[in-house]
Amino acid sequence: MRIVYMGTPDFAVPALERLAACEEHTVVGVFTQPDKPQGRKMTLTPPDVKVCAQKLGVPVFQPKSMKSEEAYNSLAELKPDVIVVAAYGQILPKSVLDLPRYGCVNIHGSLLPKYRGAAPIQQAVLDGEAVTGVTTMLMDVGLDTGDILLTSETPIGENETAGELFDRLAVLGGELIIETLDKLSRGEITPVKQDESLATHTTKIDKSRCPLDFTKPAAQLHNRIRGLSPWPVATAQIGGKRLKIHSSRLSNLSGTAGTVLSVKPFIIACGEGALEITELQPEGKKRMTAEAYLAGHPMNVGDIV
RNA sequence: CGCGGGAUAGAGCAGUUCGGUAGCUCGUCGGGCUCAUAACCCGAAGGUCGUUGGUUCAAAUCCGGCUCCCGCAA
Repeated sequence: MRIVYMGTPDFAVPALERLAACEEHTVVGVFTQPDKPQGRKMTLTPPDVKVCAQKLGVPVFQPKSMKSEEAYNSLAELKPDVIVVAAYGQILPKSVLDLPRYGCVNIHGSLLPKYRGAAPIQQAVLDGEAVTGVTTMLMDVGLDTGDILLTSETPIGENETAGELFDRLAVLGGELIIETLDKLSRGEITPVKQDESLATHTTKIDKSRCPLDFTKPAAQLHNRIRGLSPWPVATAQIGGKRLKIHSSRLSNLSGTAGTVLSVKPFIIACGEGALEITELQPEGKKRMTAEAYLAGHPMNVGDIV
């Protein structure tokens, strides 16, 4: 099949690589978001998918909007049999959805209809879900509401971060899209409508959920630390300073919320249970183990953070 | 020139205001104690103080240039 690929961040890279490596398919073009200023210096940075596409020697298109006539025309010229979309970051107009013979197939980082929207992977971790997965679906005009083609499940590890899960789901998505296209072209898939009564939505993660409150249950804080890693990262007030908390582990100790129960390992009592903080980062410093931090910022058992 | 913190032993920090023998906690190595230990005691190794130029009898410390790392904001 002639494939046009639309995607932007690192999540979309493995699937592109898999498709490009596939004998039966040809990636005839890649659409991705325009380069954006990033980082401290606000330097113009190309999206990960663009870098990958250039390495593969595939033509790259970066229209500001797919709704423009110009974008549509360059897309139509590529005569795609199917458009594969993974975390592209733009709403596709109906004209684009209707263009390819097989339609537009989206790779979504959850088991739809659960966790539609912008941040399915982080939200699944934030909610402490035990299982998630990836879904391929035929896109329609709604937000992640299209008919389901295939799904692939995977358990979420007890201490797994959203970032780690991201990487795994990106790979799973790459495998699933190959299988989906193969079966789709042979007519072996019957698209299934989503059960609207089970649908849930996710919104973009913002920094307002970063601060940790030690009066909350440890499990909830642990999920937040995992779900917000590697971005935007949970924060906590410890020893009068704001620290990023990169990783943690549940402890079976307990005590008055906010009390240091142990220094090695570093365990803080929460509203319910207690949390072992394993990696953190002071402002202006690199991330480090809690042990390293405490070597230079001594605390004692019984201290209130 | 968006705002700010930082670079000192393998790690994390102090020392810089007010120039004068390189310190702390931990780790590592050796020894001791112990039924035993990630516990405790004794000892040792390990640093051209990011780089470069200047001031000075003398610079981690004062002055100038440069490199790299990071937080905020976007």
